[in-house]
Amino acid sequence: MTTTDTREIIMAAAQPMVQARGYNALSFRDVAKEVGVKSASVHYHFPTKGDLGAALARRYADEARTFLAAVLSEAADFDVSIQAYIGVFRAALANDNRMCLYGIMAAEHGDLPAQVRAEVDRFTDVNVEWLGEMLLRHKPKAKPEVIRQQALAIFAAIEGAQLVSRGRGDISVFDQCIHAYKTAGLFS
Amino acid sequence: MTTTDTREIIMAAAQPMVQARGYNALSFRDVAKEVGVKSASVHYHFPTKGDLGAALARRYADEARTFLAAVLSEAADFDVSIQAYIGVFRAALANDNRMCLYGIMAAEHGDLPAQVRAEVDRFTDVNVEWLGEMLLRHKPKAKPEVIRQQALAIFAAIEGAQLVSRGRGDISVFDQCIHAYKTAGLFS
DNA sequence: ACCTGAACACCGTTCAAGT
DNA sequence: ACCTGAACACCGTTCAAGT
Repeated sequence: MTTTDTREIIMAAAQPMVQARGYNALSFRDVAKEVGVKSASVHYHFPTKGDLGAALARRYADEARTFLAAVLSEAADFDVSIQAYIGVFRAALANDNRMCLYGIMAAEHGDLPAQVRAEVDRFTDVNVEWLGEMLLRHKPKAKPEVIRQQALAIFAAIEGAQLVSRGRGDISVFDQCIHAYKTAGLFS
Repeated sequence: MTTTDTREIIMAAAQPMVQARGYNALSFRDVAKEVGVKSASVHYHFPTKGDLGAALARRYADEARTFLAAVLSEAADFDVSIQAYIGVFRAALANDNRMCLYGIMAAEHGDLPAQVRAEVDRFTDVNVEWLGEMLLRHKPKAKPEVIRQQALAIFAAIEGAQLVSRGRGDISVFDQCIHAYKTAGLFS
């Protein structure tokens, strides 16, 4: 039995909208139209827009954690794992020039309800911790602060590549940035 | 005689609002309130929101070009120039966690009028060209494509550092990323 | 338990009317 | 030339009313 209650259908409709146009541009009436209910009905499941935004961000971070844990447990080598990681961000762009849900929400940070901000922070944590774990396996003798800083920098650099690539509407910009990061030695 | 016509006062009021909350969250009524006119009057100077957004982005790119040309003409060495460049992005964060006008607009790309998008692209060009020129002076024997790719990567990495730092509301995140970029050798 | 229509104060935009 | 009030269709949100 598949779980396809209205709540999930709403989230499934709303997430690509946010990744395409941002949290601010998300409209309860547009979501309702796609789901086939009235906007007041969306408010029954998600009382405020902040509730919907936070639910989307939370699920997004949870899914990222699950996916990354799987990559880690496969114990593939460092380069393969990093490549899988980068592939997730690339996939968003390949899907109609969409952006990582986190990236677009971080940009809108100043206009986000507090509950959404909290989930956005959680996504950063998930990513930086995973990258840190990967780096630690790669060079076990490195100092924890250095590892953490490099993990943060890798995350930021990839987000930036996605941002600029999206701004230009050209995915090859993303690829060029990643290649230059590698050449510079950011991933090693 | 200072030029302080209504058009410029409107832009001066609107720009920090966009850098704080994004283009989508910008409200003609809020701008009007701060300027001391009615929103219909803002429409007299900027017929549509796209006109105002494009004017802001255009001026922003022009000012960046002027500033960067000045840095270049001072013929300071590479490290000093890059440091000045990074300082501009840091200053936006230091100013109430605001974001580079370009960065926030690139994130909102999917919801931007075409005229605004065009100016956003221009900003990328200005930055990548300047960085390319700097890199070429730094290592004159490098191939043009490699230079251009590294310039693009530096721009993207700095935008990403700003994005993540803003998302966390902690400017030290920006500093840590920049430090890690330097350590990795992205700027050399 | 879930949905709806109607209302509220907001938004960008238009336009006839004022000075 | 510049500004305004009033109207339009949008928005998130609330709530009494339906099933």
